[in-house]
Amino acid sequence: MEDVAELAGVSAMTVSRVLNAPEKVRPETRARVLAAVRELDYRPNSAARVLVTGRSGVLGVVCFDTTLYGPASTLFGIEQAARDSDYLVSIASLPALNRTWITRGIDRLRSQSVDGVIVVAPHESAAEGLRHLPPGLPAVDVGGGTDLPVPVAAVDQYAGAARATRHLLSLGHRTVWHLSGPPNWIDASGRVAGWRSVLEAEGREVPEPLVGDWTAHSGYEIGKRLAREPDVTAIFVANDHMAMGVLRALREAGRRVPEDVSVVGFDDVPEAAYFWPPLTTVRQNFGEVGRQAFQLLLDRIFGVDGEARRMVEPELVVRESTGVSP
Amino acid sequence: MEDVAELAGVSAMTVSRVLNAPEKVRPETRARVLAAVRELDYRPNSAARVLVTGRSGVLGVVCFDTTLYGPASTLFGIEQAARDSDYLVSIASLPALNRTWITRGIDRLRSQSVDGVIVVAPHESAAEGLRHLPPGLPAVDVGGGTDLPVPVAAVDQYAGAARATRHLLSLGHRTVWHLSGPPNWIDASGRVAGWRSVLEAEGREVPEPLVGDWTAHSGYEIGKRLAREPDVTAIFVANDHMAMGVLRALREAGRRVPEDVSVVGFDDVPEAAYFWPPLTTVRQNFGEVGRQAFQLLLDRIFGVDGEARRMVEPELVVRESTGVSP
DNA sequence: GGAAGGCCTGTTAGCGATACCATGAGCTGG
DNA sequence: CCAGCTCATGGTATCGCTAACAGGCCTTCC
Repeated sequence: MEDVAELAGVSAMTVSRVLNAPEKVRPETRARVLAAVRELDYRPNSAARVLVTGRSGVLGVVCFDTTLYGPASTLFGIEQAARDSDYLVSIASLPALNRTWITRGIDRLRSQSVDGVIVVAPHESAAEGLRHLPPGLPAVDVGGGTDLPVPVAAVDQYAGAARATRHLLSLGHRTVWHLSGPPNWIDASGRVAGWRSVLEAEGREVPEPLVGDWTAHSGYEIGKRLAREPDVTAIFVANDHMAMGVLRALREAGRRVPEDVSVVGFDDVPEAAYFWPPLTTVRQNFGEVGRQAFQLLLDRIFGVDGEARRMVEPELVVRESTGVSP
Repeated sequence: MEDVAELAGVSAMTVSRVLNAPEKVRPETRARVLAAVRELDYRPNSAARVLVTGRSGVLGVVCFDTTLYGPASTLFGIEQAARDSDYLVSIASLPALNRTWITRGIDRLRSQSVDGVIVVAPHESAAEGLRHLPPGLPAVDVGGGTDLPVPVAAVDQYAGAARATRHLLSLGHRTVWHLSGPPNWIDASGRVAGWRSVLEAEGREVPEPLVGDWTAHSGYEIGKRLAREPDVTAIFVANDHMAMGVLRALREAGRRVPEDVSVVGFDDVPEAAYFWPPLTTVRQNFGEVGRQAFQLLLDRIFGVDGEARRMVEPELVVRESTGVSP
């Protein structure tokens, strides 16, 4: 920086100002400084800046498994929004979902002076971790449960599940079975609740939900059990991958979809339209959730007390697994 | 830090030593310092440390679309390896794959004083970007092409494609058609080359490869064309998602898999075993690639001149799409 | 018994930037 | 014509840490 200052015939202070508050420098001087900056390919040292300002321009994301479609897409949305605002994203993935690891992940990020943290771990343990947040650290939760001490951005799982369930009932089914995600996952319980509420409101029988682990494998195994029950004519599956396993199990058991059984998934992964049959599902705009989470965090960082909860509406996408289309 | 030193009755220098080179401090003193650290919940300021040491403990990953299964899994592998070595990972995703954006992504990371950079952009433009790397910045490429000026970790696409092709020929097919990924993608061209080499070595006709864009949609559209050709009895598809589209197109055209047409994919996404029929495919261990890339980077950071290329062997996974299993 | 050497700890300086206050030039208005 | 203001710039201290050297004490060995 000293060199740039010398080359431009000004002081280091002026160089700093050109870079941080250009309007406070005479245009002519500014131009000279910028020329020197380019000439020397000068790049400010962020560590020094952090040291004195306390701002790093980096935000941290704590997440569990970024190979899953949902988290990966959310992360991507966060990253895009961050890039547009000149923030950098550091990630801390967790080997397991519990309070200890979440706290450790946050600490790891904090030790790098991140300006804020977004927690993408839609799991009950995240709530515990967030309750014991270091004070003064701006944080936002994605997908989170109720009563969190931080702002939340999420897809309205409850509404999505309700929509899916109503759709199935509207096709004339007596009731709707549910294959849920693992307990303790916020998304999973939200979908169970939405599904149950519709059945209860309509006075239908509420079958005991079956529990999978989000994988196609678990969908297949549980699907085989469901396929044996002639009563089962409509299944709401908590994600598309499990739904894929269910579809295969039904087919192998000789039960036709949608003629004998209707199936609805959740997520709308890009491949869902190419399942066999194409899957009716609930589309979640993960990218939007990520962007909203970033906005919330930005508000917190700058001390704006905006809304504490941003809900993204899911959308029912009807395909052939719940009715024969042309 | 001053406070910790005072509480422990030592100088700041000793506190620093306890944290960075514990063996140079008498155990008794060390214990006193550590107690003080805990008592005050002291956390070293990484910015200050970076400023003086030049090491940040952060590595950067430049990537394109982290919602795709491959890049997401690789990133995950890198992150896990980094965590085990107490590194943090910052990501810079690119809005487009070309030299300008790659350079910009690297610059963005560099401005945060990352210790090194891993580029996960298996695209020709990455090569250009890597050739104009700022000198002195340790860098590693994932999946990269030939003649790169940096170490490379990758799955041996050529070998994988060759294996898939030989497998199809071994089933008695006259030749094998290929649905490739987008040109300019290194993975795509490696798979084309492996496929072509086997056909040529066996003296088979080499059909013009068809070009998709990795999506199930493109697989479906191109699959419809292939389904109309009675000649086509064996298809090697460059990834599993496109293969899914192909399977659906074949089925809709009344061509049975594997009785009429055999299909092989690439990747072995977790759902591949639940496609209809279950997909024979080439498993890539993305996580391992990520770990290897991290190791290579670590070597570069510490000036170890190890191997410049780490190849991970892919594995053919035979399922029903190329033969009826029980 | 005293010089040499090893171990542990402390002192000083500086990493590269910005916050804060000071300064001087130029303008305005009574 | 000068007080009093604004505007552009500069000087200095400081953020929290560690590299490099310095020094005190205790051992070791002739």
